[in-house]
Amino acid sequence: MATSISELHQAHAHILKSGLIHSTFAASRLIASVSTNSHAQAIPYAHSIFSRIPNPNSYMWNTIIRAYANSPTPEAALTIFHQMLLASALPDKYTFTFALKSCGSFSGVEEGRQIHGHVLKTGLGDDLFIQNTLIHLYASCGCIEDARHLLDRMLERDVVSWNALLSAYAEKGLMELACQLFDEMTERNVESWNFMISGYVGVGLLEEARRVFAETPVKNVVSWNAMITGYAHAGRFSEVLVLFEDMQHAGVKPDNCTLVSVLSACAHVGALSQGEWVHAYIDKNGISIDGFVATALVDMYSKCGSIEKALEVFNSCLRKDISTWNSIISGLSTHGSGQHALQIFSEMLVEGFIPNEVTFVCVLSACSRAGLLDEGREMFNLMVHVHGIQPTIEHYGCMVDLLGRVGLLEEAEELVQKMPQKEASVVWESLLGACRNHGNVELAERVAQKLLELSPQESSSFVQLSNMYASIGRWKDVMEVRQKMRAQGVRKDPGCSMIEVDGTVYEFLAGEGLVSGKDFT
DNA sequence: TTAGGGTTAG
Repeated sequence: MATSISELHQAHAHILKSGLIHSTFAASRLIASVSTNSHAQAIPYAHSIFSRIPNPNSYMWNTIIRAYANSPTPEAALTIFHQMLLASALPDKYTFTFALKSCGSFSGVEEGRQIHGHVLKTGLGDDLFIQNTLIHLYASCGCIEDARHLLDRMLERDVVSWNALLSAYAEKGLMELACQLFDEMTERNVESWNFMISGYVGVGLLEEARRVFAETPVKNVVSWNAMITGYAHAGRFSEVLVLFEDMQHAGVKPDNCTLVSVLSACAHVGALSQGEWVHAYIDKNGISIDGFVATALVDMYSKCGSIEKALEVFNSCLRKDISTWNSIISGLSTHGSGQHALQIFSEMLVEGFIPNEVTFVCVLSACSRAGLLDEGREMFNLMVHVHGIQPTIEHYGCMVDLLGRVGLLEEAEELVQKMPQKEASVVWESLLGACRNHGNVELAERVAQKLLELSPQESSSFVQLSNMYASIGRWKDVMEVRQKMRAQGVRKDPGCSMIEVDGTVYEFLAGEGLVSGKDFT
């Protein structure tokens, strides 16, 4: 449903004014339509309406429990479920289904077992929907015997019963079990095939996934998406674009999920005209630009060099989410507009969006690239002390970069020492680069020593150190480092890059010239 | 009602 939250506010106001809030039907409809709205505030809003209704009926209880079961905080569904029992309202088969679904979502087997007991006492133990949900709950929590036992003892099974188990296997990457079950299944539908595809994709067996995909008798958009996102996650972007073409030839209409993956692939290979084609497709087919699509479009335009178009998409989008903001901040940052990135960040706070870890990676990286020292420190403090976000390696990395860039090398070194050292090598490396830029040989040697302890097989620290010696003419040290590298069997992989020219994507290996060119027009 | 495919980060 595309209804905006403000339209729902209006509907609510109308219902209050006209006294309709006392009508069970109107109130139910309102709660139901609010709780299926995708806006982040929709569920708390539906909940607040719900809590003002004196004697909610089961339908209302169920609606609110379902809303929480499908939300990012599924535990809340159980709180409501318990309130329902305390209020002496009678749970029905729907209530149990939603409550059990929520247990599955947060891996609450113990809670699930209690509800299962309750189901049996209520005499609903043979309900198909409840049993299917129980199978999925047990299987996804790793209680495979319980799940299998339920499935085997069901009086009437349907394809969802099999899929409930199959999907849990696939989700957990238990592909041998999934295969056995798939062969054993007495009925399959397109979803069964899709679970097999996404299961193989999830464990990185793309060729297996491709084989199942080829055998899938009737493919739907999810089948294609599973395969396309598989290639996208594996970084095989040119194959994403080829598959997208095949999909259109097969007459399957892409949806938001498809387009997001395809745009992401365009962004990675710099395929601007392909990306523009997707954008035009979205407009022409009236596909709604939700937060995901907007994020992917903004990212595609900024990675393909068109920050103006990225800003245009961003500004005209009405359904931004936190990722959309992150993506424009990151885009502005890579385009060297650090101040603009920070300005957008403040606007984001004013509009009431809560920044996450990624936001601060983008923001800190913008400060670092632009050399905004005071702002960077301020943002780091804001993140830790106001937003309570524990800094990760990426955040430390940006700060070390920033401090290193402006020449505060000792302060940067102190910061790296505060990090969990297991993860610190990338950051030490960045500090090593800063030492090189500022010609601080003494610190560089200390850092390189640290790096060789942490990851002796990593070529980049050797390379950086040798480059550094080379830049100040210490050729004997250069030779020594190179010899040590050879002695330890460390080799440097060549870099690779891709570029689109007139609709053809070319791939280059460093030092090797053109490897391949593919035509996408 | 139950099983499912998506973006942003040196």
